[in-house]
Amino acid sequence: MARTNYSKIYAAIRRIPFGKVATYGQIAEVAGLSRQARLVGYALFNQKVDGDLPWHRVVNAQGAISYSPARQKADHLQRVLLEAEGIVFNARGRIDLKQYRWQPKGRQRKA
DNA sequence: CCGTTGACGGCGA
DNA sequence: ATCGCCGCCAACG
Repeated sequence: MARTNYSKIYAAIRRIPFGKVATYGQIAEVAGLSRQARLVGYALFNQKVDGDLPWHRVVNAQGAISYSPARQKADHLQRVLLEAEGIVFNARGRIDLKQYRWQPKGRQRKA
């Protein structure tokens, strides 16, 4: 067990349903890392074995894609993948979290 | 072992 | 609403 909590992070990301997105803070919260959204990003940076890992469904709290020098060109790829799931981007490159944000169990906001 | 950086978030001005 | 600073933990040099 003394493994990193990254396993939980990956597990949380895998829980994101199709056509929905989650913020780093959300993933961190679900993974039990409440305020450590940075760890989530770092975990994804370590992420080499994707496949079942929908990393593209992870965006920042602003509803926008987090750019990084480590990804440079892959940033656009994320947008493409999200659009392929039916998610629409604004002119600002942001999405409507109210509509696409994934709500973990117990997190459902009242209708 | 110490200092700095980093796929972020929240609060203040 | 935008810009900037601090904080949290882990990894890197």
